[in-house]
Amino acid sequence: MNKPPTFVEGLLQYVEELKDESEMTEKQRNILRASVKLFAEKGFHASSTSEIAKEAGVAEGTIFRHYKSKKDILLAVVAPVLVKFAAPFILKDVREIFKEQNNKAFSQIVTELYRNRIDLVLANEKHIRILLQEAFFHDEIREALIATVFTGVKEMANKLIEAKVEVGELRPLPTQAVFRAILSSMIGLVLFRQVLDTDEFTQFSDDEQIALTVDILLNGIGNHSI
Amino acid sequence: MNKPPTFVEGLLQYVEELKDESEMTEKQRNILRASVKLFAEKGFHASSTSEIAKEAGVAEGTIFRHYKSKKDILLAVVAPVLVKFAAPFILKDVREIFKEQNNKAFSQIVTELYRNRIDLVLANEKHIRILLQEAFFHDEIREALIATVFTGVKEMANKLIEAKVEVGELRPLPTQAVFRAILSSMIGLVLFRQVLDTDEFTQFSDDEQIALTVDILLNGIGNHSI
DNA sequence: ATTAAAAGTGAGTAATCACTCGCTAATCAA
DNA sequence: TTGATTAGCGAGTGATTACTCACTTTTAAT
Repeated sequence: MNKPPTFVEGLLQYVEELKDESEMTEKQRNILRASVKLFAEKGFHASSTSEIAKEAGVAEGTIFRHYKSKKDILLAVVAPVLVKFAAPFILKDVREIFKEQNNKAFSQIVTELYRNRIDLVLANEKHIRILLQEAFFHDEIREALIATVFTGVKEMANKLIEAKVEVGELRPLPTQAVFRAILSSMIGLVLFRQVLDTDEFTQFSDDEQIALTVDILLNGIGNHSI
Repeated sequence: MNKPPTFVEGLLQYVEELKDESEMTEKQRNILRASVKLFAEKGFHASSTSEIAKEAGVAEGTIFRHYKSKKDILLAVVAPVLVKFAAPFILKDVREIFKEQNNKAFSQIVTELYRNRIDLVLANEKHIRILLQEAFFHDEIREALIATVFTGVKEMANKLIEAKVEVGELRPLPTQAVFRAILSSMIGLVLFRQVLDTDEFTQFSDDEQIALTVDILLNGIGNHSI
C-alpha cells in the first residue's frame, strides 16, 4: 500500500535504526544466529523461544531483553536481506544502467543482473528461505518483499526496456510483458538451481545456465532459420 | 526420493483410500472447509484445532474422531490438489500429445497447457496456497509436489521437446534449458496474475497474456528484423 | 572507588496447545 | 425392536507457549 518512493525511504530509514552486527553483544548475535537456523528449518511459528534460547546458549529472558516480542526477532532477521535485495538496484545499477545505458548490450545487462541475483541468493540462502516462507502470512513482510524485488525495480526496468525498444535492440512488445519475461527467467533460474536441482542440471555451470537463459530470453526457443 | 513411476502409483493408490466428499458427514465437510480457510489465512502451525472446531461449528473432539492428528487434516486438504495437478498430465495430455503430437503446433500445445494451469490455480487458489506454504516444512509434501509438477512432467515434456527439435520446429538447444524456459514462463504467468497483480496487468485479458508469453517464449524479446 | 545503566538470569505466569475419554445421539442391518 | 457400530460431544489432560519480573552480574563513565 506504500507508494514506492515512500517504501525505499522507509526501508533505508529502518536500516539506520537497525543495530550493526558489530555493536551487538555476543549473546545477541547468538540469538539471531539460532533464530535463523531454527526459522529456516522449521518455520517461525514452529520454533519456540525456549528452543531459540537453548540453541543460542542463553536464558530465555535474555531474548526479551533485546527483542520485545518473538515477531521482533523475525523482523530483525528479515530486514537486512530486504535491504540487500534493494540495494544493488538503488545504488549501483541505477547509476550504471542509466548513465551508460547505451554502452552495454541488453543481453549483457541481463546477464550481469542474473549473475548478481544468483550470488545474492547463494550468500543468503537461509534468510531468503525465511523471507519467502513468512511473506505468506505477514502482510508487512510480503509488501516489503514485493516492493523490493518488484515495484522498486519495475519502473527502472521499464525505462530501460523502452529505451532499448526505441534503439531497436528489443522488439516493440508491451513493456509489462517484457518485464515479466525477464523476471520469470530469473526466478526460474534460481528456482531450478536451488529447489529443483536434478542430475542433469549440474552438467552445466552457473554461467552456462545464465548464458542459455539469456539466449532463450532474447531469441526464443522457436526455430526461424528456415 | 521416490522413483517417478512409484510416486504416481502411490498417489493414485492414496486417492483410492481418500474418502469421497459425498460420503462424508456434514460435520466432516465443515471441518475440511474450515481447515482450508484457516490454513490459507494463517498457516498450518498458527491455526489451532480449537479454532478449526469453532469455525466448523463442531466440538473439538469431533475433529479427532475423523482425523487422528492435526497433520492428518493437512494431508487430507492437500492430497486432492496434488492429484488434480498430476491428473491432466497423466491422463489427458499424455494421450493427446503423444498420439497426435504432429497435429498440433508446439505453440498451440503450450498455449493450451498455460490456459489449463491458470484455470487450475484459479479453481484451487486456497489449496495451492496451503500446498506451497507447507511444502517448505514437510518433506513428504515437498517431494510429492516436486514429483507432481516437475519430475512427473519432465520426462514427458522432454520427449515432446526432442521430437519438435527433430522436426525443426524448435531450435536445437539443450532440452533441459527449453524445459526450464517453458516452466519459468508458466510460473511467471501465474505468479504475476495472482501475487504481483498490478494495475497495468489487468489491461490485458488472460488469453492475451498467454499469447504474449507464448510469443516471447518462441521468438524471444530481441529484435532480429534488421 | 562509586555508581548508574545495561546485560543476563531463571523461576514463575496465565493462556493455549493437541489430544483423550467417558459419555450420549444417531444410524442401520438383522 | 434389538444390538452394534459410528458420529458427536465437551470437560479434562499434561505439556508447552510467549512473555514477565525480581534479581544478580557486567560494563563503563566519572
